[in-house]
Amino acid sequence: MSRAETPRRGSRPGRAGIRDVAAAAGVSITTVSDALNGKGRLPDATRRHVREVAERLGYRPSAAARTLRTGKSGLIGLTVTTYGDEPFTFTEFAYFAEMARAATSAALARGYALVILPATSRHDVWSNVALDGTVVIDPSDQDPVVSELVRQGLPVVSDGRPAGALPVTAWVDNDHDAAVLGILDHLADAGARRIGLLTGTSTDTYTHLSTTAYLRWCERVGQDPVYEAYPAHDPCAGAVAADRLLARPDRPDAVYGLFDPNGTDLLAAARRYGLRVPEDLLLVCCSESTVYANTEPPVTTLSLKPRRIGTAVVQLLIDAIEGVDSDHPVEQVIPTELIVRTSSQRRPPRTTVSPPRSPEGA
Amino acid sequence: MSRAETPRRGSRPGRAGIRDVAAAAGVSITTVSDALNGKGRLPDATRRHVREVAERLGYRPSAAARTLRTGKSGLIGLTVTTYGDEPFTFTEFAYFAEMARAATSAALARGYALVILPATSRHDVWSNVALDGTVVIDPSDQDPVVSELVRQGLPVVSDGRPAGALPVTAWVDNDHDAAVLGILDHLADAGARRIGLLTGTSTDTYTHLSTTAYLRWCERVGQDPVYEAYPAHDPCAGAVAADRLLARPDRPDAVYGLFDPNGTDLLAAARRYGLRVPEDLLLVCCSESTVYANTEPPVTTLSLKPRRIGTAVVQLLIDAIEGVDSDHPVEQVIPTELIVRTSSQRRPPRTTVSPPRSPEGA
DNA sequence: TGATCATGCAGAAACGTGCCTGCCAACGCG
DNA sequence: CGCGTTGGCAGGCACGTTTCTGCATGATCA
Repeated sequence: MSRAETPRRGSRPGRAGIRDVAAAAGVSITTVSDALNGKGRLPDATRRHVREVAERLGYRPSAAARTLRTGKSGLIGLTVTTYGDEPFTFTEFAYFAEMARAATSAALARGYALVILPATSRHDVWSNVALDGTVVIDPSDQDPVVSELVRQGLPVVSDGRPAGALPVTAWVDNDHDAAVLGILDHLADAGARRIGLLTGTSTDTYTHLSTTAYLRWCERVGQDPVYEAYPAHDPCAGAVAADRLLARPDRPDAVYGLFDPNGTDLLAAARRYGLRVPEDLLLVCCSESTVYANTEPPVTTLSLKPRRIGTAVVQLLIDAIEGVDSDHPVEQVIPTELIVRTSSQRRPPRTTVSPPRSPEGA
Repeated sequence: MSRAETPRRGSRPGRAGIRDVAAAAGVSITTVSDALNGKGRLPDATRRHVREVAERLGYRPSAAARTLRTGKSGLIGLTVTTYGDEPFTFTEFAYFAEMARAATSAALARGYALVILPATSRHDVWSNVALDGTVVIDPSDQDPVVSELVRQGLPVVSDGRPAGALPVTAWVDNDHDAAVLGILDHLADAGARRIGLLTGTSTDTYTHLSTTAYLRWCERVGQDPVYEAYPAHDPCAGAVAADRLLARPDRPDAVYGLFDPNGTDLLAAARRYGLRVPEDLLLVCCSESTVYANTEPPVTTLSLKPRRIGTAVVQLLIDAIEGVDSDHPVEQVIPTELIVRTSSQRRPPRTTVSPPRSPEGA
């Protein structure tokens, strides 16, 4: 009874709790909670009064307490693959940045926030953050993090179709097979006789699917495969591999590069060997960067539409979190977009004067 | 008494609580907590036993409960400026990506995780996540988010020196003034007679400091300022502004561009006007992108060292969170680095054959 | 007029930890 | 033998919410 008016012994001066609001407003804790959360049955007068008092005291509900009580934190993990001690690799740079940007937007629009977490992390970081679900980018075959998450009953949505029997809740991916075939046909239409590939040595599904699609296409049209593979996480190795590809005796007259920097690397290598693009060498690379609109010459790129992927992944995840019987399928395939520029057209409309920058993207 | 063996009525099957561990190990909750956290005075046998049981049950402590109890969440906010409804702008792309990458690494190394939050957000997202502190990028003059955070007693460290009397805990920044003066001197040394500036219309400190440094330099050497300003968040406006700058009657013979895409934009504009780089036009731009090593010609860039900034910001913030009487100053100035390439050298070593890619960065 | 019911609110039990307090046994020592 | 001391553990409160339950009060109705 004597404690009724004591000003909360342990309370820091800066933070007002729900009790302080209740006391100041002359109501109970329940009433404050109901008034602020729009629940219960209260007359508008009480609701307004409580809101005013809360505002005056600068009351902010404790996220930790709310999370503990409700079981929902409003946090979504974004798992990025790591090479060495740095999170996310160089080659996925623009892709990842765009994808993360879209995912952040989509999450915020639905009241969630994104937490960046590395795939290969010590347990203490993972267990220190309360997640409602997780987005994983390109999970490996038997990803232990994914297994652990689903064991805890958390929904997991992956960017990139899961390899093996990885039990993800849903996934989003491009149709890499169709994309590669489309590019190879495009180059063949432009007059390519021997198409080379610049690919990676890692075992992720993107690299794997793209490479096998290339090999199948070669077999179908009866061309000997001409490709160089390099560790895609090493920025310098790409330049070396591009050089090697153009130094081969069976030099290709067209090249598709799977990774973002391949375009500039191949352009530089072509200059070293005196090859004109597109006259002597047709060029396409997979990139989200806008610099290829202004290179000399502009380079045809394949966009994987990372913004659409980031948005879709987050929507699927939040649907799963909130138990929405999603009308989206649990497997979503996002179409790619081939942005055709001078580097892959034998007869470009104009060779010296490039047209004013076009407003691409969406 | 009869409840002693009941398997926790409300417990979901997938999650074991500390009570379950205590019951399975035949000890009390306190003993489990102490054993797992290395506190209290327990014989090693008990400690090992508890750890084994916890491992067997797959016990993961509830982050929410721990946060509520300890008052520390292990989460750091990363506030990004927003233009429109998308977080972080195009122009800061590579800079932000690098900086965020380094910040993520530094935070994880000390057991913290990063939460991406937009500066202009509805309150509900901010109050739904328990933060131990926040990193803000380029806060505006009277940033309401920063004020609110410091009012709650949370440490705030800013990337970019705070404008006005913004009460941040610490800040990290480059010496933009010295950087701009260094570039202008570098261009003048290379033979530039009239140096132009491509700048922005926004009021952040980076744009402001750089522009005033340019104007002061012009006044000192007696050159009329020649500059174009454009809204830096619009990727197309940069190309237009670059074109305008080279179309002026008092066309500059050297240009410094403050933003990342300015290099390619200026190269494209120079080609349109038949200007050779560096013979007719010297070029420098501020960028973290590696594409400028392989453009034709390679472009001299100013690096703001975002990785060092991201690391420093997080270190300062965590020091403040953990109450370390930091031996770092609360204001840290990171040196910039001018990466000199062909575009700013009148007599380049070789004009047609570019040297093999150098392993820059670090 | 007494029974029924909607309305407006308060009490109190969780949520799962961390940690302060305290009990019991064993031990050393004068 | 009595007493302080230390090791080994258990009880229980508190963190700040949400929410279930329930008690009044006035209005409605047979």
